[in-house]
Amino acid sequence: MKDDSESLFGELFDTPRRAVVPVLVPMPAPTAYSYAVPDGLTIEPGAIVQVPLGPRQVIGVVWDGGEDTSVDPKKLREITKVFDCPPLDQDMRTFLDWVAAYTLSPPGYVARMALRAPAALDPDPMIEGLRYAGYEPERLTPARQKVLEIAADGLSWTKSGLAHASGVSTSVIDGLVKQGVFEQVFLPPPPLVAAPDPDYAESRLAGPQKEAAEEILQSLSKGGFHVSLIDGVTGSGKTEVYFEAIAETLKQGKQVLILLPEIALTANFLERFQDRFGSKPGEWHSDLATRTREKVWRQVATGEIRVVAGARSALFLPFENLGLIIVDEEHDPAFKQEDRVFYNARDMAVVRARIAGFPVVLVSATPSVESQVNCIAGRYTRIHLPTRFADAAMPDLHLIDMRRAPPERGGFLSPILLRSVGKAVERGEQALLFLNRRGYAPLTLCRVCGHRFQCPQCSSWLVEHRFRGQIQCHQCGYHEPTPNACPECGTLDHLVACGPGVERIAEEVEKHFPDARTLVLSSDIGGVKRLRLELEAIANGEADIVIGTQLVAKGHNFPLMTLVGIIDADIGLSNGDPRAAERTFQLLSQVTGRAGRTGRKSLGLLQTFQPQHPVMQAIISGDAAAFYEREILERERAQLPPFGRLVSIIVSADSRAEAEGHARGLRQAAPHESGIMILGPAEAPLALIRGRHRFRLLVHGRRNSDMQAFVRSMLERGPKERRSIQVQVDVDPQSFL
DNA sequence: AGCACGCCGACT
DNA sequence: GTCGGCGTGCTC
Repeated sequence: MKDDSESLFGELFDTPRRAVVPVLVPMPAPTAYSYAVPDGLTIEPGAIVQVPLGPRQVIGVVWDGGEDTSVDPKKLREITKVFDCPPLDQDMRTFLDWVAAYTLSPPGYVARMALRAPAALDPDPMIEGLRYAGYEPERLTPARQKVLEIAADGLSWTKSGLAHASGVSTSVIDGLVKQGVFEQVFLPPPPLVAAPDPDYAESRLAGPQKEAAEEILQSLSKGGFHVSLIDGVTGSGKTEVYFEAIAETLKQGKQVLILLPEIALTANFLERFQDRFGSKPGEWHSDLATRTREKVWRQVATGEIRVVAGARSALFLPFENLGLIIVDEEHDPAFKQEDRVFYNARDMAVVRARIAGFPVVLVSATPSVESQVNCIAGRYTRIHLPTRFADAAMPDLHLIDMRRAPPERGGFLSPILLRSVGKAVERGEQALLFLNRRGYAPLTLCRVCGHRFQCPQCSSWLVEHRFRGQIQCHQCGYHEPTPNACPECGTLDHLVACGPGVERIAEEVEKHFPDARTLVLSSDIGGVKRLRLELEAIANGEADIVIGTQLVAKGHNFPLMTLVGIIDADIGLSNGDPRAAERTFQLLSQVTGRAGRTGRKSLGLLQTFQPQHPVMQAIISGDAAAFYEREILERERAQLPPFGRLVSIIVSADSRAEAEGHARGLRQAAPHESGIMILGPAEAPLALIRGRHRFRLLVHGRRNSDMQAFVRSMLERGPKERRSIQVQVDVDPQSFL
């Protein structure tokens, strides 16, 4: 610490210049800020520091590069402190720089993602322990005798632990400490999770699984960067295969990261891991308790935690010696972050591995189109698992053409589907009816004047939720109690619900099967706890007919389910999203995969108005390869990813017309061949900013450098204009290697 | 991102 | 007379 007179002295006279280092601070500045290094301190790049920034103290990280001479030396402030934790290594810094450049995000924001556990930056306080020092006490009482017997092993004990084990009070120990019989030692805090044992359980792979595992192990043994894609249907043993890759990496003494979509980070997954490795992996996700989060961060940094299973943000943990990343459910859109720094953790995982020179394994039953393309192009190695484990057969899948087998008036379930549900229930088996639409009805209108209930904030339809007695906007969260009079013409009781949601399907099911036990699973009914209980009840056979939204598609297995009915398989095929077909294919594959894991004969029925649609044909034929091939050609024709690069810019605007004006401006500003397509507000993942809508403009071009230059020019407009346009960049990466 | 400063409308 | 809304600008 310098006192005032000394710094005054420093300004008046020409003292040796202080060392200055660049520091990334959690702020959207385009470059690092410069800070003075306090006298007598040496600071290396990667060091995590606390620095003054305006009126507050923030956490930053010392970056690479020389001194920035453009900054006025009088403005320089000193680093407040250096945290006692491992610095971010060169690979990590290269990675963070790369991500910032690629996603066009301020580097300080990207760095902040790696520093998400502030209090973890100082080491956990040591635990005080006692160790037998080898002396006899002056007077050996029976109580002291007992303590010495226990402590004679020379291991360290906590005071209370030793007292408890010896069956004496702590004051006995105090007496012994006073006499110097015990010496005080400081122990590091116990690890959060035990080290996984690669040989804990014998791998019990056979057939194609064994071959796949061997193929992966072979590429692992070659060392260096390499990407594999394990592609196999639900139940084909993908997890068991990549567990072998994890075991091998652990044997090499390196750490492993398993990335999972948040929703798949279940107790079930952790238990499977434990069955194989004898202990659970470290967990990392958004609702980790602060304290736990800090411990995990630190123990990952020091290398104590060997395996982390985490959501996308785990990719930015500062591993001490990372040697493998697994990305399970590789296709899942949850890997894409769409605020602040826009990134896809799957792609950035590949980048991190390339920089540090280790392998990545992508895993999915329904790989993303871009990963398929990367396999075809030879950048990734595809490992295909064609069959299910053991005797679990795939369900028999059929389309129900709704034009030929329409439901009865006022209903939504085809007689064919109803008959099958009836049979399943009679046999004492379970049926799952899937409809990806929450609530009772997606649209309500007045039969008298035709008024449609619309969200006053964002103009999408208000969805009726009978269970809650509300009409809700699924876009911005607006809701009001369900009215019984039309706000337009005032007529009472002439409001009519249009179209089905899961609640309405439940109503129809209960009418047809009054004696069956029916259960609705929807994300808006009850919390996580209730959901977990309900899933357990279903697994125990406590329901006959389950009606669910998207959340039944993920992760959970229903061993008694022998019938899956999909109510409106066409939902999502025509919403303007360039990934509509891909997403629908993935969703339908997942849902139909919920059936038929028991070895019993099982059935999947898909109600559709477009039985000839390529997605429907691909689902029933099981010919995923043909579907992907077609999808790739379609995108090539539209110049969409994976062949071009897609950047979407979110603009705030009062109306679609204003958004179109911005789009015209962009089109003129774009110096290269590009297309601009407006999605929104109904389609964009929007939130309302002060009464303005957010529109997403999809801009696509073939050349990475053009896109980057274009987006930079957008971002470099003056602060005034930037505020009115509110540009946010969303990079959907393709040729990122 | 935070945070302060500064400028105009409704209130103890 | 002040409190507090948010528009604007700055942080090494």
